[in-house]
Amino acid sequence: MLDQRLLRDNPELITQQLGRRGMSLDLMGLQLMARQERDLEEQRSNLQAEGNRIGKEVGLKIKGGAAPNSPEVQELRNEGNRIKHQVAVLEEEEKALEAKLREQLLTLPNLPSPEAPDGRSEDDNVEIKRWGTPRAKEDWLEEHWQIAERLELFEAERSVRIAQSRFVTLLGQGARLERALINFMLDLHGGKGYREVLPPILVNSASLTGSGQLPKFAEESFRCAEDDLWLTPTAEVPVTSLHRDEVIPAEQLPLKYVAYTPCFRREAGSYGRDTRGLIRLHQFNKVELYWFCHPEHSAEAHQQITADAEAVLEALELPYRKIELCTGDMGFSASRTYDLEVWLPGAGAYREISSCSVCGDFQARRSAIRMKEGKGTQLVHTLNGSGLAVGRTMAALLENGQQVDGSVKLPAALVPYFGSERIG
RNA sequence: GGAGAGGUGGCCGAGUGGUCGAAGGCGCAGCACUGGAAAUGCUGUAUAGGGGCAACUCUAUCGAGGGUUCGAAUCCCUCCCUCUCCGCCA
Repeated sequence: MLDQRLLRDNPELITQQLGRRGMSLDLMGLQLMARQERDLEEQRSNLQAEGNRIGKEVGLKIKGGAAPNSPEVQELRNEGNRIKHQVAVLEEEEKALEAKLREQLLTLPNLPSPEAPDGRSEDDNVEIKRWGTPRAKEDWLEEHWQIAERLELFEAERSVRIAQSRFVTLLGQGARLERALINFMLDLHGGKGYREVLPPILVNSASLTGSGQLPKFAEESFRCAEDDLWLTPTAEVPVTSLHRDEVIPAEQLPLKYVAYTPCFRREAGSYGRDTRGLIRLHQFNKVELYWFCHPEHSAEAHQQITADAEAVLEALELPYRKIELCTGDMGFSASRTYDLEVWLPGAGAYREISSCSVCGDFQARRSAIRMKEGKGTQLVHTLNGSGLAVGRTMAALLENGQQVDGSVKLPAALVPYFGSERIG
């Protein structure tokens, strides 16, 4: 959420910065609302101060011997009642205005960082670097779902029977590889100071609002009809809420978490895209990195969290490229984002496998996560990065490791986890 | 799901209508004492919003919301949560 003070004092800045995302906004109405709200608050609290003064005076008079129903006390009571009614009116107005304002503010995305490159769509994203040598295209190379079907690593058709399309059942060595990857990633990050966390994957509306998924993207998540609970679309949601409404001592920062969770997404509007295989599913596994950090250190933290995600790809010997998202392609809560795209030789393309964002104080304000340093508090900064999407990592391993004999060779780092250097 | 108990500041805990944002203790910070430390003493130590260059000041908050009252942590109503026992259960 954006700062209300910024809205009151400098809405032009917001309009201009959100313009970089391709939005054109007129915030004059909202600014007026925010100013009215503050005026109401001032009037109301002045009245309340007067009411408090009268209340004390009545108490003193009665204690001093005045009869509770004497004219002078009665007059004060009447005055007190008058004020009470005025306050009630103002308060109602103020609350309504505040709710309306908040509702509107919650739908505005984060301001992009000044560093983020301007652009309208993914075509304007900026490639930062490439790592590894992409395997050359050869005719016999298969796509990951072809390999997985041939080696019976997953079951697509029968998963429709269990759930519906875009669900997959991993079997045998496929299931084992998924598990090996999760453990490998958790261990790798755990060894670098990340604290492992296994959170609830049903989350309430407040949690989804706190990280930015609600109210605007309700149609992207699965909801449990009878409860105020949703299936989490990413571990970012429960981990943000792990510290919701908290004040964290500055010396404890940064707090670095690594969380493995299944993730659930409706993938509304992606009909027909990536319908085969492990790329786009309603349920997938992800190992997520998450930082709560001091606002002054978030820029370097962003470099670090991205490097930590890259380290997984490098350990798995998977060629990738790092791109920076332009303002038009960035997510709702992000102020700056690097995507990591892994090379899929079967498909002959780079595909997103990690997204590493710094959100500034955007989520912290929604979730009321502050830090205390000396006197007073300030909002922390939050960062998140996939480290990595597990299903897509499996797809990449299958395509990059496929051999002429039909088997798949796994990178050395994974052998202790998988128990074999080869599938098939 | 049924029955009971309870929710007060970072923690413990007092407070049943008035000057209570709240005794006392613990913890923490500063100062004094000390060669240094411990012990001791003094001082300070919640959050949010508004005003002020600042010192400071106003408002709200004792689980949440509503009500009674000139005045509510305290009385009334509703809800939420936690704990214990029973039931169910991996």
